[in-house]
Amino acid sequence: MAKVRIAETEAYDQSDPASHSFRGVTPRNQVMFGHPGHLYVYLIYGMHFCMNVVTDDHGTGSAVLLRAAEPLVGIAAMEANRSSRRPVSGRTLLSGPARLCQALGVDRSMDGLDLSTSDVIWIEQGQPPAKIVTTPRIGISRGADARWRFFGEADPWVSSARPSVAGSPRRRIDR
DNA sequence: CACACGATTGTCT
DNA sequence: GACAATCGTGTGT
Repeated sequence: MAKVRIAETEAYDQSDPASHSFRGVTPRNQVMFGHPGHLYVYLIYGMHFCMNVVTDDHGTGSAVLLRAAEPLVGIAAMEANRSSRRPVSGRTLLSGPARLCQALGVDRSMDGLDLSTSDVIWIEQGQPPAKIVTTPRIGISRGADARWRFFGEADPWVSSARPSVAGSPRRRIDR
C-alpha cells in the first residue's frame, strides 16, 4: 500500500486549446466528458502515462492533471516501480506526472476508474497549503499563458520546469 | 490509409 | 543545454 500527498496540479477544461477535450469527445478522452471523480489516464510520447481527475459535470470535458506528490507510505515499493534502469529515490521519485504514474503503477487500464468507489486508488481530504501559487502550465504550446498550474508555496516536492521547452526562448515559469 | 505530434523523462555533453 | 526514446491518437487525404 502506498500513500502520497498531492503537491502540484494543472487544470484543463473544454474551452482550453491545451486540453484534450478542446475538440470534443474522442475514444481517448471520453472519460473527461463522463462523471467527476473518475480517473482519466492517457499515454504521452509513446511511453509515459499521465493521470487526471475528472472535475466538471457529465457532458463537459475537463480534468485536473496530477503532476507531483510527496511520498508518505510505501516508499520502497514506489522506488522499485521507478527504478527499472537506475535506482531512483528522493526528490525525483514523484516529481512529474509520468513519474507519479510509474511509481503508483497507474496505466491506461485504470482509465475511467471511479475514485469514489475504487479500492485500488482513491483520494482523501488533506490539509491544504497555507498559500497556493499559480503559474503557467508545463510542456504545452497552446493556451500557454493561462496560469492554471497550482502548488503550495515553497513546497519542495513540486516538479520543476525545464529550461527551454517547445516554443519561445527561455522563460522562467517554474515558480 | 498515411503522417505529424505530444499535458515527458533519462542520459549525455 | 541538447537529444533520443517510442507509439497511440487525431486529422487530413
